[in-house]
Amino acid sequence: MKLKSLEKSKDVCEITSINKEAVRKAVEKIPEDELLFKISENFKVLSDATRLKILHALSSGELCVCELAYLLGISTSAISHQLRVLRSYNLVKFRKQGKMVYYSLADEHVIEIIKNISGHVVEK
Amino acid sequence: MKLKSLEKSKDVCEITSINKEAVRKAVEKIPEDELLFKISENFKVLSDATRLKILHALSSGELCVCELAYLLGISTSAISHQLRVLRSYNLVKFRKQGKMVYYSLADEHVIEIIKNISGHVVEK
DNA sequence: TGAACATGTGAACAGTTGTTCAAACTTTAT
DNA sequence: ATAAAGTTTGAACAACTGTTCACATGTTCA
Repeated sequence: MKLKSLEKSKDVCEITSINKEAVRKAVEKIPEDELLFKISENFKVLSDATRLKILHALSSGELCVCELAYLLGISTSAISHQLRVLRSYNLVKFRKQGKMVYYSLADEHVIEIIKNISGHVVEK
Repeated sequence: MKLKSLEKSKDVCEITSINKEAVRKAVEKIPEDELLFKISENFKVLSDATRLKILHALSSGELCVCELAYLLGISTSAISHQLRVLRSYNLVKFRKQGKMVYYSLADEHVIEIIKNISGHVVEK
């Protein structure tokens, strides 16, 4: 069965079924675009398995790029790219010692967040 | 300056700079692949601005697809696709009433996680 | 100084993701 | 039965993401 194309199906919907008061309350709960964008970006950073592995590994103490590459079985280039991302979102910090660069967690907070999601996954 | 191609630069690295004990401790901290994959998937779901808006909106109480589309200024089709994703990760639940479908948060836990990240973003 | 090591970076490629569009249900009212 | 409203779905397309490859940079040590 075909559906006739409606010029403005949304307007019809607005008139009939929208609970204005509920919508007003809901709108209040939504953060402003800039904050929302930053939140989504931070979750995006945490949504990659390689980066999660790096963060977990660093939760045991600082490690150099070389060690991370070795223990994760990934090229140093790939690790470096990911560390760059983690750095730009203030999730890791680093210190140089000669030609080695040691990375560590910027903040224990992050591991807490990961544990929280982990809880949600498990309890499901 | 060109760099001669090395057959196994990683092996060289292993021998010279890897702190075996540090690596052993780090490996222990990394969750098994299956859990890690699930965690990353859940973060991925939370890394989209539209889905975050939906979750925040629902934190004020249940809303139908039509209301969500109206208050977010997005097509009902787009909302429906996103709700399907949120459903499949147990982030929202729904109840049908006639032709309307009302969605609500599956679990207050999720909003807590979002607030946590929000804290990290702001404090930076 | 130059060779080797540790790390960083840009370009390119394949794979993934979100939106749109058209069409299908499903339920309600006439 | 028919039509309209609310919601869902599949296909297609553009945009984005992670990895790889080749190369560049910086540091140490002989």
